[in-house]
Amino acid sequence: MKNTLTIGKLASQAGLNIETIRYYERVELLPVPNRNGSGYRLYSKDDIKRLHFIALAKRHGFSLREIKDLLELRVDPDTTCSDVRTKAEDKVNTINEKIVELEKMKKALGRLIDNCH
Amino acid sequence: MKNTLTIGKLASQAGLNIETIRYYERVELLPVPNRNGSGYRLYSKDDIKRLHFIALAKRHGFSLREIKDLLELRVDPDTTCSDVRTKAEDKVNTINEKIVELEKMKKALGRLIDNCH
DNA sequence: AAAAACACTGTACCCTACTACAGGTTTCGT
DNA sequence: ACGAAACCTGTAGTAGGGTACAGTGTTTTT
Repeated sequence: MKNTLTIGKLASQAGLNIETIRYYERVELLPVPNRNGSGYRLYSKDDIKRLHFIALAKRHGFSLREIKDLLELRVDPDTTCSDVRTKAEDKVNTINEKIVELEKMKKALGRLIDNCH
Repeated sequence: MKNTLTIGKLASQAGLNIETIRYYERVELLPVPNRNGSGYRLYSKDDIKRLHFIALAKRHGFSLREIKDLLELRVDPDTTCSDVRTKAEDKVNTINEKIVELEKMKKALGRLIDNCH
């Protein structure tokens, strides 16, 4: 839990622009970070993981809004356990649908390859 | 191959805005359509399929630019058969990576569900 | 102790992917 | 035959997701 990373370190470890991180904070994808005595943001390893997750979800066409929802499954103290379960299962279904669709695309591309005698 | 659909019909069959279809034409995602005597665009069933494919790929985070590349695999007369094969196999690999990543997300969500005793 | 590197806030700009007119023509329904 | 509905071109505006300064303060390096 020790917050040791400055924004520049976090940015380079996550492969992102510094401005992007501040932007994610503005749109509440990242929690407001602690600050040191002179106002510098301080981040932890957890934030790196969070940014990796965001990148992962983005690559699959989730919008930042949806990613926010996914992330809030983990932390929102107002949701009961069964709420979490329901929502998570819902997301798993979405993901399963995506997988089915990707298999379809694969098949379409496969046909393309085969038609090339 | 008979082109019988007006833009409005095509739009409603593909679940898109008319303007979007004209936009796709401008950015060359759709081939320039035939016109009837008074300048109306005329489309075929193939165009519906094409639009469905575009929607599919979009849902998986492909940009219009990438989708254009995918579609050009099918038609570009300058590419040899082995070019097509290479490119298509490349795309299949991309898709396989996506599937692996989605499985990871599923696992992450699964852990979430399990942790909720 | 001074330069270079890094951080801060705030505002403005950029690209992608649409979406919405305005002003005019063609076709369809009754 | 005539009004509504669908089409045309061209231009402008919007939302989402960043990215780039400008002007200023704080560490780090030499």
